[in-house]
Amino acid sequence: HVLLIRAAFIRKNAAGIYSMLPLGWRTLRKIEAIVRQEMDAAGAQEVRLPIVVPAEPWKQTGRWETYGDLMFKVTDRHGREMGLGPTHEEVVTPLVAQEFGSYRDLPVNLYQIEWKYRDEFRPRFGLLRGREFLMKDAYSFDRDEDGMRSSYDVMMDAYRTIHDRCGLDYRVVEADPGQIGGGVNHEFIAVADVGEDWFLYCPSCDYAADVEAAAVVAPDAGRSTADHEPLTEVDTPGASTIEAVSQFLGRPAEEMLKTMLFDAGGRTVAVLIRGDREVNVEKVGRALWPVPAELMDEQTVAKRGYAMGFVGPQVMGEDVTVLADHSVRGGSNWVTGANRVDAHVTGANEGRDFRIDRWEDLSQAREGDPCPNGDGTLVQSRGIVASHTYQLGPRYSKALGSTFLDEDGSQRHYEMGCYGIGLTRIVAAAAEQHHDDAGLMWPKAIAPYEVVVVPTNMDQPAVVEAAERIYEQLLARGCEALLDDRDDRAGVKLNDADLIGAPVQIVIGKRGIESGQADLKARATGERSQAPLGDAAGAALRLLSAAP
RNA sequence: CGGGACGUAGCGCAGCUUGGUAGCGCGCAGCGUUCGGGACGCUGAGGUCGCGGGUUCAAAUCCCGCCGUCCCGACCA
Repeated sequence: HVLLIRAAFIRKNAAGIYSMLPLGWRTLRKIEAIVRQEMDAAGAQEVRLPIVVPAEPWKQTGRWETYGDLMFKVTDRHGREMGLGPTHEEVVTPLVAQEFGSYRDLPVNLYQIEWKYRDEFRPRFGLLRGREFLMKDAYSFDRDEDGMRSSYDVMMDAYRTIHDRCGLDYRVVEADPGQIGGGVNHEFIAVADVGEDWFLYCPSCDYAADVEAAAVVAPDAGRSTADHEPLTEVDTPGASTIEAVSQFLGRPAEEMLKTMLFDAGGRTVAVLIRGDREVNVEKVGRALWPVPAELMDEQTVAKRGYAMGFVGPQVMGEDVTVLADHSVRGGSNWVTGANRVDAHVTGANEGRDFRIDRWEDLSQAREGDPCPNGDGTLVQSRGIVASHTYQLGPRYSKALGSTFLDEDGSQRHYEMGCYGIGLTRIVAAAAEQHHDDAGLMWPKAIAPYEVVVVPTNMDQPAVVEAAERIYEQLLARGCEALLDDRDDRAGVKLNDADLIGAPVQIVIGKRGIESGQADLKARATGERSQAPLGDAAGAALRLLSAAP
């Protein structure tokens, strides 16, 4: 981000809102061209949907509320509510229903490359999380689930090609569907230490998943014993956290049973998990779907008659649903809350002291967990989510009442998929992955210029003429070249060439004119070479084709 | 939304404690020297001190309000 500003690719206008300067715009346009080519090749058709959209369809799908303040909302002069599009399921679905009303028209895949607006509560790191960002969004419409899955696979292939062509080091991970909803979905995460998203991957197979979505299979079975101790209450003054109780009683966190209370549409849900584990609230939400689940705050806990920090499962009546994470399986003689402030119990046992209604995977995955696919051990890494694909099914077509006429004369809801690529994020991710202390090192496919020609002695006509000649030769051969004809001294221009990061530099100076040689440098490797002035353009192009 | 900090020239900052004629570096313009890895000298231009109100003979400085920006947090019983 710092380099993108220093190298004059972008300038900030407001929090999370940026102007694209000539260099940044060129890079963005090149990414756009790659995306457009691959989408077209995959059979998608480009459209342009409005940015300013009426509120009604958003209210129909419920997202006017669930998106909440994340959506920029405006009111027009007639008092009509509008929004700035953060994504376009609500716009494209009714449009498709209008235009493609027959099963004979399907499948259809429409995409656009357009600016998106999300009023992020905390914009960060420049282009990484902006409030205005360029996104390619595609929407597939199929007759049935098989069709949707095959449209999805076509998009996944196109996405791999796009991310490869942009020179990103990335992983395809199973992800959490978040606000958009739906089932199967994948993120394309560019590996980067500054990334906001953590993911886990298996070194011995191709499993990779977002930390929020990663499955946790049978995390260490716990310690089972047939020898059930009596249920005994002990005072634990002030010890309301697992850590504090563990310390107070001198028992490891693995022997604690953590009980968390959720509200699911008015009903109390108790979630049990082993003390050394964290609950993944997204998983709880999925387990209780479609009832919306929310972690109770302290007031709600108190209102329902429990003591925050000292909750145990012993007193849960029939009106409470008790979910248990697999980490609780096989455990016995638990230490858990006594349902009284400043007290816990020891020797709590399933069956005798409490019941469990359902077993679920509710645990937050972490490094060191076993791979769900085999015998590997998961490793954690972080990155930037460049793209996200979803199999939506009929979720939006149902909410919006969008149907087509099937062969048998019935009205059916479209099986949808949606596919997003953050183009501005790809700029940020590529800059993050390809730079050194001196500046940026763009992969040639998305570099603002492929070759920079630097005459170092602007007071020498022979130098300037040679540089211009080589520059013209490059242009004539279809190369995107930049001539640095500023009157600045050599050091400034060479450093700037490094900073903006074109893959190949040609340096022409007084000494070179005398010896008939041009100096070339490959930015990524730093490798320098020489070529006769007459062949400098050709040599640069050969260097370029060898560059990453 | 909660906590913290900041807002003075295009950029980065000092000055504010203890009120009294607006300062530094970089950049910019002119002249000269220098010039193949961020040169140097001299001269010069450039500021409603975020906005509004208050205290005072006098406010960048003290007080109140607002706006903007950045950082941390916003799920762990």
